[in-house]
Amino acid sequence: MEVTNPKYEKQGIHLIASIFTVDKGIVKVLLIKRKNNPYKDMWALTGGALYNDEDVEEGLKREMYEKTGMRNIDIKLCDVFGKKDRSPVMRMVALSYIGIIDASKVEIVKETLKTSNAEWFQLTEIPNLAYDHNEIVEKSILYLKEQILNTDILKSFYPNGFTIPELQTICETILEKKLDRRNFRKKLINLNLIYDTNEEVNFVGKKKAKLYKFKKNKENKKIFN
Amino acid sequence: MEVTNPKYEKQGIHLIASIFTVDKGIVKVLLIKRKNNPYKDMWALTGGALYNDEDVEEGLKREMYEKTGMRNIDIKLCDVFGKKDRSPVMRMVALSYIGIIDASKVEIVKETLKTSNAEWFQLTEIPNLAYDHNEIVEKSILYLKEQILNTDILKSFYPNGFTIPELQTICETILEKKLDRRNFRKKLINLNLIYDTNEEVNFVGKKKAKLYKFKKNKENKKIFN
DNA sequence: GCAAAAGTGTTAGGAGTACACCCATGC
DNA sequence: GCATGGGTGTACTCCTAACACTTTTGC
Repeated sequence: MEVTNPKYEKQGIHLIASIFTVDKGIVKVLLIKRKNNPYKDMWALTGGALYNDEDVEEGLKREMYEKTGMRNIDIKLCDVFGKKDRSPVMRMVALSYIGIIDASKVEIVKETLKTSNAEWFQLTEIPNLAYDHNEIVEKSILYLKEQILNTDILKSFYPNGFTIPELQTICETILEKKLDRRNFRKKLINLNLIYDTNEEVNFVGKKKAKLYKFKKNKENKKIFN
Repeated sequence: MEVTNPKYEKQGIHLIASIFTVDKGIVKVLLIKRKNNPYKDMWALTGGALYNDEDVEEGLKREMYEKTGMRNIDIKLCDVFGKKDRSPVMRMVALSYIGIIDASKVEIVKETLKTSNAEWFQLTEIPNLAYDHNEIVEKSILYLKEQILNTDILKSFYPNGFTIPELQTICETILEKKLDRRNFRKKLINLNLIYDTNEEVNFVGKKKAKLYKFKKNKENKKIFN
């Protein structure tokens, strides 16, 4: 069966991810510099076009691996950007995702076939981006704030465990407000979301802190309102 | 600028909506019968392919109007279905949306250029559907339950106002559980989401009930946990 | 008058919030 | 020894959940 109706021809799908990190108390987003037209030499969000021969999920994994070197980032659908002229080349609909990773544990790939650079940008210093990526990243930041206290986003930040003060700092940075230490800890434990590994680690503080991990197969619960 | 890379060729976007209603205490979903191949004469969710010359938002409005005759349904992005072989014709990625309308106030268009019938189906009596629509509708039902107590979905159900017992019945039907009348009313009023129109109407009950409307421009608040 | 549904207020329990002190470590 | 940050318990407040009676109307 052939498609002959030109109404449906030449459409494509962009898979766009706003990958965030928290670095020394500052939220940053990963941007790459484009090597090719359109928008040659401009900064853009990570991502690219979906191939014909891969599932959307596969395409996301491929793009994430190519751009960050990480294989198991939990990313979450955020929105769809569907203005008909959002790409100058051909009709492209963008699926926008968000994720959060620990930048210090990842070697960001600086140059690829299609990118000449990759950097973490503070949210206040995001330059003019390719396509409608400024709009996409703005929405993603709002969505991140909405969703950060849902543990399924936080989980991929700490594959090897975390200390509670460390986790709290991430949340406070993203939400731009202080949380109560005692209540934060209590809530995580009461919700039965984490477990004590009986290890202790030195984080930034002066005193050793307990290492926790997220429990597996727990449904997505909101930590705070 | 021409696209020559065959990796990106011949992709399309399906806009699929699971439109729900509540009819005499029963949740139903709108299905249409396909007139054309593929899946000729099979039932399917409403929706269709995005045109090249329209925004996604425009395409959704067009499809909703063609299938229901309604112009201002609030629909909400639910998920993306991106398996590479989900359509036998060409590579199509489906954007799945949910919405809820009052079926008694709408004349469903039974036959169109592409559909030979349209009916409301109980959720327990959904037949084998075209494409992966069974999977899509299953996810949509879960999402509807999750989201129904967020007022922005409920709003479009009652463009002309509602009585509180009437609204409660809808919620109870969808959630498949009883809610307390006094607490339901209290919460809606305390959250400042609705206002008393000082009109009274006869709903199903024996006694007249007050007519309320949702306030405009109120942020999306969750009614209950 | 009686059955069915709408409207209203109070109370008890639990979750959320606010708050102060002790302990371990690095300098 | 002192400054910095980690760990813990308690009291108060507010939201939630549970619950009973009166009023209106159709039959």
